[in-house]
Amino acid sequence: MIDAKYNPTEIEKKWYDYWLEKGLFHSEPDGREAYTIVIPPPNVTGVLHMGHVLNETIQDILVRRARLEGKNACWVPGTDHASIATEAKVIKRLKEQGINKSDLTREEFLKHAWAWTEEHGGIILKQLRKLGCSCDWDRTAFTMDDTRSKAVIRVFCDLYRKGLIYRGLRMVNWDPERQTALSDEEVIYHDEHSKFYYLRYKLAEPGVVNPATGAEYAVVATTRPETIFGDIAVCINPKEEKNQWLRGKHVIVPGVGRVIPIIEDRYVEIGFGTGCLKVTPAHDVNDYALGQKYDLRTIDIFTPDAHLNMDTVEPELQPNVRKYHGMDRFDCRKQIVEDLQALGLVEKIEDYDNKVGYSERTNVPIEPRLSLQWFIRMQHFADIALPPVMNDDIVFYPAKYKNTYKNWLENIKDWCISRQLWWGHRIPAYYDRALLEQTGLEDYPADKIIVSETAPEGDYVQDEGALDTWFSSWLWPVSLFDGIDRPGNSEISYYYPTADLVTGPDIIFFWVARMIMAGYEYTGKMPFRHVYFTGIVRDKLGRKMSKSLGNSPDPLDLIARYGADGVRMGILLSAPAGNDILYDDSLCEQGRNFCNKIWNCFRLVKGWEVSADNSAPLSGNTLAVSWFDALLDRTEDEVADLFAKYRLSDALMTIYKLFTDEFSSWYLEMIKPAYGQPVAADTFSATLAFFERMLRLLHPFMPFITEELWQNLATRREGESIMLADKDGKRTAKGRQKDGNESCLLAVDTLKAVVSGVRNIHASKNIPPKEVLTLCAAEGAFGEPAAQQLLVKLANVELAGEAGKEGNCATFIVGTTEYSVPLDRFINVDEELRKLEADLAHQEGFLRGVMAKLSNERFVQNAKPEVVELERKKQHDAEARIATLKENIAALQSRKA
RNA sequence: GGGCGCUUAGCGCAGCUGGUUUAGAGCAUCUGCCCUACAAGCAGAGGGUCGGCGGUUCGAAUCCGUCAGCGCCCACCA
Repeated sequence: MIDAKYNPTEIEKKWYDYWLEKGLFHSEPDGREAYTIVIPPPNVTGVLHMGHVLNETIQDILVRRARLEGKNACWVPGTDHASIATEAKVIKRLKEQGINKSDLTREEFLKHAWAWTEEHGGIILKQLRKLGCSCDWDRTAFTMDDTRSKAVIRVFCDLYRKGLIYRGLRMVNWDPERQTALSDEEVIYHDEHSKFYYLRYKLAEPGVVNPATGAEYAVVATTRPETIFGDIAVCINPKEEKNQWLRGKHVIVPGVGRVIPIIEDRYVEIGFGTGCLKVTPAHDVNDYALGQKYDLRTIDIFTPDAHLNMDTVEPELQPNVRKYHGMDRFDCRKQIVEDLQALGLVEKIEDYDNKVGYSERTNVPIEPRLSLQWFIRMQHFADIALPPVMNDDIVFYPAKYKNTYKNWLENIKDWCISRQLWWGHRIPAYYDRALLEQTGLEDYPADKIIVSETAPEGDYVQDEGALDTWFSSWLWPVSLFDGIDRPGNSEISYYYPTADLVTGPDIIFFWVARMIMAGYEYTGKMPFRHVYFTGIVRDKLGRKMSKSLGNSPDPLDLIARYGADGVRMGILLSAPAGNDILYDDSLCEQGRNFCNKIWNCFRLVKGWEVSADNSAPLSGNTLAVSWFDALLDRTEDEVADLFAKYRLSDALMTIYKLFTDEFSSWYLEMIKPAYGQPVAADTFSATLAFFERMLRLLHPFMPFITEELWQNLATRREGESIMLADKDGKRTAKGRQKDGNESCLLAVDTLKAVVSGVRNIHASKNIPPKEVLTLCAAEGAFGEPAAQQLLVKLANVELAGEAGKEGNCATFIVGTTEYSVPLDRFINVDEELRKLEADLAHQEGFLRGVMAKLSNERFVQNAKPEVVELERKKQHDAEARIATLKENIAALQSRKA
């Protein structure tokens, strides 16, 4: 006896092991059409969260669907070394052991990092198996494994040779926590309530006063008073009237004593603040630009960890500035404001809202910092990556992200790819040791740098920097098939371009755009044909899931509670592409319930005794079978169409409704044999075939339960699986008989409406379900004998002609046909009249709407003929129904009298 | 400051190349049922003048304009 409830845990393990053991996920190039997905590699030390569940479920659905369609499906898994995040974790662990990173050599540190990677790496890939992901595990890759590393270094050298990579001293986003440069994309801006400090810069020239106020100082407004140590000028707009008196003068940096010139530039916005802008070229991007323009020197006042460094500030000016040495930038801000206030050099302090950039990884405010870094010239890449997306060679779902993409590419800036980290691909640039000692890094001549895949002979020093993680990620679809090192090899030629990329819109610039660039640069082809952008998983209150809020459920726990299939359905149900999904456990519950439903359908069908003789099935069964066959045809087409549009939630919902409503509630009830009776063999085998087709439809979404039931539906050979294509191609061989389909679909639609009408009477009159009612209608209203048979069975009625209408009747109309159920005992005439009158009012209102159109000459003239025709039909139908209703009302009223 | 998107039943959504019986499913809600597949279920019901206003049209949830609210992306106003 099969359990009344579906127990997923054991079944999931059983089939996943089976799939692995039979090598069913493994792909090798062959004659079939390839279908490839490369996984967005999760952080090697990461753990599965709800975002992954959404993402990986979608990919698995696409891969399994392709596999069922007979394509050679290959889903390549792997992990990302996540240089900054992983390095941070390793440093943290070392610290707990009492070891400072600075005490280690690069080699020692890397040993620890690899140990950590071995220890925690790949946990997430194991977790994906619990979800049912059908990755080709034999192909598991890592962004720092040999093949991928080689590709990265080769690409770096190649781009350097092409002049697309250069080294330069630039203002970059500096993360003081991790002490590394970041790319622009790694900076996240937050609105902040901060302060605007108005500082007094005394005039160096004696006797010069502000003609308007008589003050002997200029007022400069800043949000960052701690940077005054680096002030090198004050800039005014030459057109600003009120600051004319400052032209050509000099001011004294408050508390510092440095005398700096007033310079003039149109960059300063007239009317904003005081019109006086302090210029600190070492610590602000705009100031740096001004510094370049006017050839100002730079004074870097911060150490790499953003503490004050007074060694660079001329000590002879104000010996007391030494007290700020070593102070944290924010502590210093407080202190300097206090000190300046004491000196009477603060005019006022205002509240001010501005934006502050934070490091994406460490969540520490970014410090703009002048430093020597490696960059990629991006204009070339923007030029090759924009057209294919704009003209839909690569299709984005949803398409709105094309705009975002375009906007970014049209305003592209060079990509800072070097990081002051050890965990990652070391930059393959070498400096002659002797020369380097002479010149220092900054002044080392560019033409003496050797960029090479292998270390040059002689006494050379390798660049200390590592590459941005995304510099390896952008090669992923190519490097996974070794397409950088061995272009045109049999694998890359077969699997590339990949079919679909599934990822979040948050990494459209980090990753998607750059993969398109690298793809075209290194293969001449797109890396993928379609990009499916998922939404962000939020909790049901719309908050982003996060550890600190504690609103992120553990997917493994959910799988234990609802089953992997249940969780997959739950996460997918409300996840249309690009929309955020508001996750709630109840969604998984619905998934679990659906599994249970399928399970019980199976129990029912498998529990039937099959008629031994070849007795003909009941005519009702024959109708049921041809109806459901037609419905299944139609649904399969619909689902195919939805897949083509990447509307996976809708596809699943369509199958869900087919299974619960049409199959369980209608079809099975139609053919269900009476208690203790066998089912006809023909009907039974047709039903098993339907079951199989539905399991196949559903398999991409719910792989485990469908495999389990498919295996039990018939005797299967060892190694067979539902996940493989149906080699016999039953469905296509059978062909579609659309003509016959329409008529039986219509017949059953009517049947269902009549059954519902009767059930409605049963329910609304509180008639016990077992009571058999009499259903009266005009001749022909009950359809063919087959339909009548089903009507009797499903509605629990006996059929009678018009003549059967006796006494008070409950009535309903289907189409234009009236059906009556004589119900003297149960009828409340007044109530019935009210109901009929309400219906009449509704129909008359409807008719008025129709007539308004039809009596409008311009409608009849301008509208398409078929539209007019339809309105005429509406008119006739409504008139017929109104006539029927009026008759019934009159009859009831006369009875009442 | 630019750009994009959203606003349809209690909730999250579909419909939007204008016309398909005066707006659709799912979940939730309400009513009645433990009828030997399933109470993680069955049957039935209620619920929206499609954000406001204006326009185009014979006809608008669907096209245009405008206002309001929400969200996302980009941007060097200190």
